[in-house]
Amino acid sequence: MSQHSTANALRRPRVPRKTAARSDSVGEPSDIDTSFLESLLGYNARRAALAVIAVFLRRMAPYGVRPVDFSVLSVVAHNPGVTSRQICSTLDILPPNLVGMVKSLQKRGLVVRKPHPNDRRAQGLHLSDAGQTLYNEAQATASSLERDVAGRLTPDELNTLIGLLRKVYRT
Amino acid sequence: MSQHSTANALRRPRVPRKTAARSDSVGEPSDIDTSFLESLLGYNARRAALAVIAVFLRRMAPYGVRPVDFSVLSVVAHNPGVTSRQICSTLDILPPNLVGMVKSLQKRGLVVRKPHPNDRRAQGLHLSDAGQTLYNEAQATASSLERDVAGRLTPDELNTLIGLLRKVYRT
DNA sequence: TATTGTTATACTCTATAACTATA
DNA sequence: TATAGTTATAGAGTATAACAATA
Repeated sequence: MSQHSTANALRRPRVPRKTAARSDSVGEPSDIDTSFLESLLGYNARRAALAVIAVFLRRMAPYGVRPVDFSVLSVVAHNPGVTSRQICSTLDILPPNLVGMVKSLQKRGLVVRKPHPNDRRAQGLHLSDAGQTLYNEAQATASSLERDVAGRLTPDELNTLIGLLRKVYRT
Repeated sequence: MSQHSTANALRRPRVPRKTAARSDSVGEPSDIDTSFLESLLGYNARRAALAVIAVFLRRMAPYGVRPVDFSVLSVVAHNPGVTSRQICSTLDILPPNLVGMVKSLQKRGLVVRKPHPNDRRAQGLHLSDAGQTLYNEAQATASSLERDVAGRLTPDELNTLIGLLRKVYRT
């Protein structure tokens, strides 16, 4: 298992590293032509996603949650009793890859499991008090982070952008 | 080295797998509340990027190029003689991770290296005739792919979306 | 001394197969 | 027979350190 284990809910699992390979040299103002790539939705969506995630990693480091951890906590917070299987299909996570995450959140005392009322195979996930406290702060941070990330975007533009992105990936 | 090696420029390096963990069960129309996550730019940008990349992988499989391979080929195509170092800083790829890609493209006969005119440490990258032919087709596929991906988006909406995404990640 | 390209390697992320216990 | 959760593991993606050749 590559996940760390600690009882301290505020300890972060790993240091967020520098996001990517920035130029080591001083000059080189990048007179490289990337106009075709910049005309593609996929290229721009990926670059934008990575840029937002980089900010997310820095701002969420104090809470010790990566983007995927936050997504899981958010689903649990807003859907108490949700099962692992439901989280997987909602967030497009493969079941074997969720096991370690839930285990880690459990060890940190953020998440608790309760027997499922109807199905003895399943277990409902809930936030502990500590988990709820941490999630409340993390969610507030995530909200305020939006303004930083969308720096040169007006609120209207941000709404437009999110609406268009949803149109792309939603069936 | 985990990269494959083949002399056939049209052979694909690997099969594009199913994109993610869809529900195996029949029902479960996902009445899970994800409204907060869906209010976040990062979440939507990542989901959209993954959706586009999934289509890209399928459509580009005949050419044997992943998104990163296509990006490298595109930069070389539009900037003949570009160095590895320039590609790295342009595409945010770490130098050690580019080595294998260039090696692979070279083995497939798509890319050739020529001595740099001014700097004997560096080597300029160029497309071979086969590389140019393959890239022309791949670029045309990438362009036509845009319409598929942005299915329910009007051309104006697509332009708006790309413009807003650029605002997010561009310094 | 700094940079280009490189090797080796470690860590993280994503994916598949196969198992158990329940349904 | 099918599903929930799990284990083990393979493969791909991303990161750092350190080196030789050249600037």
